[in-house]
Amino acid sequence: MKKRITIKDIARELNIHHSTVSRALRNDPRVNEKTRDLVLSFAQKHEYQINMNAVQLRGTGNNAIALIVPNINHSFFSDIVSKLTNLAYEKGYVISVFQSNEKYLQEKEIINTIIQHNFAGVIVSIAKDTVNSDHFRLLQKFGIPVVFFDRVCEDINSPKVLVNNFDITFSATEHLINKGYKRIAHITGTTEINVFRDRHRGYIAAIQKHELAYKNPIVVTDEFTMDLGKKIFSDLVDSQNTPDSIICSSIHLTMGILSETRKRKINVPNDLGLITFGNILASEIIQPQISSIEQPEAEIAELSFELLEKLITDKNSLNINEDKVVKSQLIIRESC
Amino acid sequence: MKKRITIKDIARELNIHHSTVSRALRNDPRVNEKTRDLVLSFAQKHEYQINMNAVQLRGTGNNAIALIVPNINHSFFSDIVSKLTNLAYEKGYVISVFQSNEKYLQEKEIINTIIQHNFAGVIVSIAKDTVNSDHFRLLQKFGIPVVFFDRVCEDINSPKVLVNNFDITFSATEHLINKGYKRIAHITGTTEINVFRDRHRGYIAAIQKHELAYKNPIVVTDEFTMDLGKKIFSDLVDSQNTPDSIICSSIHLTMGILSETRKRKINVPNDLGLITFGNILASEIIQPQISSIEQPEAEIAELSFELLEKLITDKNSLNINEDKVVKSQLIIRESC
DNA sequence: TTTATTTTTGCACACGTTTGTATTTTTGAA
DNA sequence: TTCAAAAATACAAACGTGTGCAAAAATAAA
Repeated sequence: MKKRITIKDIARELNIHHSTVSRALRNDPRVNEKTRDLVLSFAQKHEYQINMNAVQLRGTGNNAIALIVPNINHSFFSDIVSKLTNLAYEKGYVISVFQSNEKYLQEKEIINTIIQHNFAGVIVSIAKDTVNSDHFRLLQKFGIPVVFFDRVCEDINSPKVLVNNFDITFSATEHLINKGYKRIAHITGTTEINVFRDRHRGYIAAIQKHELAYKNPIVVTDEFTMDLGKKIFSDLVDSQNTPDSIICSSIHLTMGILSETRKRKINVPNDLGLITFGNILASEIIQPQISSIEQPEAEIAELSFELLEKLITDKNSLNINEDKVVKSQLIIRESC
Repeated sequence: MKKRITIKDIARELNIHHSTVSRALRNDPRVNEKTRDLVLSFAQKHEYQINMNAVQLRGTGNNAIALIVPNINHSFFSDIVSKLTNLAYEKGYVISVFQSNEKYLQEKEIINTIIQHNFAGVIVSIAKDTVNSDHFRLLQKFGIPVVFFDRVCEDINSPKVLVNNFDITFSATEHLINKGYKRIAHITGTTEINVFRDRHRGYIAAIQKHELAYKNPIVVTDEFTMDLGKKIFSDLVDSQNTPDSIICSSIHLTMGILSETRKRKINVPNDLGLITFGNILASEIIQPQISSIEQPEAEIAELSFELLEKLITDKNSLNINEDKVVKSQLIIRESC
């Protein structure tokens, strides 16, 4: 391993001052063309690479963005991580990805790490566990801008990119009602989180508008797994409160439900109507094809990045507070 | 936004030297208990956060790991990214994720960024595009250890975590043969990459062992999308060389194939046997259930991280060169 | 007390850049 | 030539930490 070459090394070899080398490398017009060429060719020949730690310590040019998501291996988030990584990279930023694993405590630790590493900004979708937003306020105290997407903290003055969960759930519920379903269940996450609360409200609003007598069961779960989907559905079927249709907040849960309908010979859509949130990779292949509410991942990623970049460059635009709402799409297939 | 507090600020307030503060914060035994407590409580009260840029510039304690994958939104990789992120975080490392988008050029740029940011180590699965490994050698020149997983550079002296692609494809092919399939096609990626080459060889080896007369079509594609899967399969069916079974290297391609079998009323497994690489989330639900070769993502992540950590801490163990081979699993379901 | 020993703290420099200012060199006009 | 203006370069300080070494303070031994 060879020692890393620095601008001082270059300066010494070329018998000039290192400040001149620094300027030459950044194409500062104040340095003579001949010396600049000299420096550049020398640098290239010796594989000079700037030390960003020094640059960032100096305070100039911080190009690191932190991205916090509850789970990376979840198609909604992995899509967004992927898109954001590309967007940021194109603009010269480096993205570090953190995973809260849905835990508030981990989220807090991550925030500390982010402050310590002097990230230029943060894009985050919060953990299900998170009710307190002091840690994000701490971030702001340190001058690090935050953009929230999808799952957001509501009691904080920071830009947010939201999905039209109320409206779309209202529409989805109404669609089921119009199709003749009368006993509509809703399986979703904790109402502490805006996403699930909004869906919940949209669902309730539609139910109330159509004055359905059925006492609709709402199942709140804090884990989204296939196995749990099976269990929840079994319990529903075995109860005296069996629904004739379900709006489900998670693909994984929906998979469990489907698997269970197969086992119990329950016909979808005749015995059970089904609408799920999320984009199923296999949606074309699963039969019946599942109606779903597709999330606009690309748009979310673009908007979030755009907002954050604005905050990073114009620190004074930090008072952006109008929430951006992007539209998800209800795609009716064969399951209802 | 308040100014960030530094050890010098603390020192000034407490009328001691900043070096003492530095030691106190890191529990150096050389500092008096009373002063340490004083420093610690002051630091906590004023929300002191260490500046890692300074630490890293100083040369001590670099805790940043870079992870390069071709695509994050690909369940195989997103699983590994997720697992690695957690593993690394537990051990006090920060993970930055980069996406080569299967492009050699982007991979090269990423390497430069990694050098410039002084990452402690790199874990990488290379782009389909990548044939040259000079950029990884450059990394090594700068003393940054690299661990390859799955898709690796073979002409470089660095630890690699591989999957038993030859064996498993051999088994899969033989399984199809034993089931009576005689016209087995293989759809896979470029043989420039070890993963696909090994699968290719395993497939050929099984074919040759059983002396199948059929001139088996091998389709090499450089993109793995559902649409392409449809097209490739259509072309195969419409050719005079129609296979009676397929081993496919990508879930997405397999989805396309399945979709096309539905449209053409081709019965799986009777008219077409099918085995795919990768873990299908919906495998329980899709009918027929698809036989698949499941990838040991967790094991890959753990092994890769373990190797890298060893390299980071014991720079002299850099001559580890024995490749680790982990086993994927052939799960026979209903599609063959 | 005095001296030796141990514990604790301070000093100064280093890490690799950037940048305002001062200094030198070059250029052009008188 | 001489002098002013412009161009090019050098100087020095700063960013926040960590560390070897010296100095000081506290403790123990004589």
